[in-house]
Amino acid sequence: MAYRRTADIQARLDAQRARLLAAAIELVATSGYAGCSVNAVAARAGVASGTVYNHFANKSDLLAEVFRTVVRREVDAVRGAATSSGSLTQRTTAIVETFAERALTAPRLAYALLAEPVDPAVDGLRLQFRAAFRDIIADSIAAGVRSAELPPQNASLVAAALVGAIGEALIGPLVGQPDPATVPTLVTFALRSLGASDAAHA
Amino acid sequence: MAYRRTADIQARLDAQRARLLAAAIELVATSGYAGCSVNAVAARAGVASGTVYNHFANKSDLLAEVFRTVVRREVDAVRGAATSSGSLTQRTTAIVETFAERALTAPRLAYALLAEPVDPAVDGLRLQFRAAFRDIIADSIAAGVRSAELPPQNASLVAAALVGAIGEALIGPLVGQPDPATVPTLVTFALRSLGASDAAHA
DNA sequence: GTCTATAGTTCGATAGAC
DNA sequence: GTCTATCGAACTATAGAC
Repeated sequence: MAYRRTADIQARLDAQRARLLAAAIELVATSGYAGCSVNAVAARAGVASGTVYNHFANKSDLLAEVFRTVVRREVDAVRGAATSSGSLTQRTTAIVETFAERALTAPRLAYALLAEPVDPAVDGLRLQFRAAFRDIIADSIAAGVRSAELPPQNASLVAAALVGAIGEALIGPLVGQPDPATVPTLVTFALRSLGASDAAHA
Repeated sequence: MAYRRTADIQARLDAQRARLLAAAIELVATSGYAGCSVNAVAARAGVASGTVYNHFANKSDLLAEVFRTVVRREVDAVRGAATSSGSLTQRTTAIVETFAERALTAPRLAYALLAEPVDPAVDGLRLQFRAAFRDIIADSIAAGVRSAELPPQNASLVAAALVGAIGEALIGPLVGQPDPATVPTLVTFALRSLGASDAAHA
């Protein structure tokens, strides 16, 4: 064979793919999916539009990769908060604060992840990533039930409710001017909803 | 003018449009958006597929009309529950039960409304209809705060959280085998989350 | 209803790597 | 010399304006 994909070439290809992905993420974070045209991504990454198709099958595939990449960060951050040591109240507070503060710090991007209408192929990923958050929170709730910090409850169902609650509540603040008390309100909401004994004083 | 749209003709057109809409709703309720192809809708309504485009600009437009029609029923039902007389606890219980029981009675349709990936044009309607539910619930919460049944809180933000919570929590039960305690669990969740004084005993 | 603009995708030509 | 990544213009489809 006359041409073989050497390690050097592969590294260059990988780097280019990463540049395209980073460019797409920046565009979504700035102006949502509407600003993330194939041409704009290519231009920002410094390549021709056709080159995008050497790395991604089509635009949906590119957007899906953007989505997965960004969501993975968020899931990891929330997992870190959920597995920190401390009481159920401390863990829950950390989870909600982590999720909400990160979203409010990058509101345009968070809106794209949580709610912005998008290609069904990408929309389907929302279901998966919400399930990931749910499972993390369900573990924390189950631990709280075992330690009697919480009354018995269906941890998975309640965790799904919490994920939906935080996500939906943030949509308004993400698109408009957020009430400065948004995060504390959500923490209180979460603690109360679980039946944590000290929720009323939060 | 050689052709005038008489009242008779108009009535026939309206009836045909209604039949198409009903057919589309039945198909979505049975097999989701995937089963709601233009051909299937036309066949079920007993017309040629081209006729569909006499009444709807395109498939997105048809689906949007399906969505609006079905959601309007649900919003009306929840509004009825929210404006019934009674305590904050009774109202909240009625709201959650109405929403959840109706969803669990027609699970495939509810899943299509709440979560199924779909054309962005239709997806955008989800934002609108969740805002409608939010406003209804926010009114109920605000009344509860005024009557001191609830502690002071941002009614709109908390209402959005509740809408998200119930919607997201239902997705699992809608696609799988629901825990029989799903609805009571969600009622308890809702009452606790608002800080209702008797939530712990629910 | 037609026309125009825009955006996703394709494809032949080119240049550079093996 | 052969192969492949890249380019960028052309194609196609769709949406919005007049």
